Amino acid sequence: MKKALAFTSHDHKRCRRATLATVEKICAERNIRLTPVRRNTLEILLETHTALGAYELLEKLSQSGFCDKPPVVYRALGFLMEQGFVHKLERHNAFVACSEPKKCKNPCFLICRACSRVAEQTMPAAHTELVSAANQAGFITQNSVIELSGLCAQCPSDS
Amino acid sequence: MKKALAFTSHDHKRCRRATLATVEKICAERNIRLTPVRRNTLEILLETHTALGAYELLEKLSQSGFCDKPPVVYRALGFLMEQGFVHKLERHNAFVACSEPKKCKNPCFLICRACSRVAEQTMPAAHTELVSAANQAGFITQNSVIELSGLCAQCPSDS
DNA sequence: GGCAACTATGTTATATTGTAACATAACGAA
DNA sequence: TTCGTTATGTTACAATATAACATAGTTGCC
Repeated sequence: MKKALAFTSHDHKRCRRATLATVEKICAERNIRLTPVRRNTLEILLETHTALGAYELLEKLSQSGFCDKPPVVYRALGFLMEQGFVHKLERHNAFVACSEPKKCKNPCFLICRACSRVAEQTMPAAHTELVSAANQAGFITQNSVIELSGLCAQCPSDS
Repeated sequence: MKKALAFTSHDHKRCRRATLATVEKICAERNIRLTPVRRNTLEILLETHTALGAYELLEKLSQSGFCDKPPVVYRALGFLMEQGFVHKLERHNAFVACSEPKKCKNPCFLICRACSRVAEQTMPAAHTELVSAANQAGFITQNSVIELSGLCAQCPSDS
């Protein structure tokens, strides 16, 4: 498993642009509309590899001239989540841009308590292990929430 | 992995009593107090292998004569969670009694969409796999939220 | 272009979930 | 028994999320 992108220094402007381009391509393919609010919401989330609360997002959106009412942001988030462009961290009631739209499958989230950065990792082996263990207990898994909290490599272990 | 208790028919009265007895024993050992609200909260959650929202719980508590105010239930839940007697399902903002207080470690939750029952399983192999995969990505896991949604063995797969 | 159907956004209001802060009461050790 | 600690009652409010309906924009069809 290579180091998580979110936790390593990288050309983030490029990273953002690339993700946005992928999303645009997918929207074209699916014949769905990345309208201004939706696009702006995604762009805000793409600014950093951290998660934002809906109301933080809403404030930033209103600074960009959009209507400052909860349904605005929740609708945009609804769309983006439905399409898999954004994920919700259930533990934190916060939203994070998908770092690999298109490839993203059964994502696990690694959430650094010190720097708040969130890495999205697909861990196929672990996921399979989990699902098959559940299956042996007589359970058919349809959906998984996997959120690990801890410390990323860049944060000192006493923080 | 044997079938999850919550999903199989069993002597539930006995199951409840046993869990409560274990909790009482642990409280004695730890020298902490299972006061009436706390005990009642736990008993309500032990009635079924399902999760309840804080306000549902609060209503039941008030039916038992406790003060009908949010802090009452949140404080009881806070205590019970701190001690590991109750867990929160983050995905559902709901609370479920721990089915194996004492043995409980890194629990995963299997949540049936059809019947709402919740099984708590420790899946050591899967958990280790997950933590070590995260570790290879440069991440030190301190805490995990693992919640699988799907169908239990007793519920028809078209439900 | 004009119209109908559909999709998206604006807006008001309210539901749901969770805490802060301080007053009162119960408990437990000296 | 009295003092410090722990727990509960109570008021008020913060944070998160949705319902419902009005308005506007977009698309396809004629």
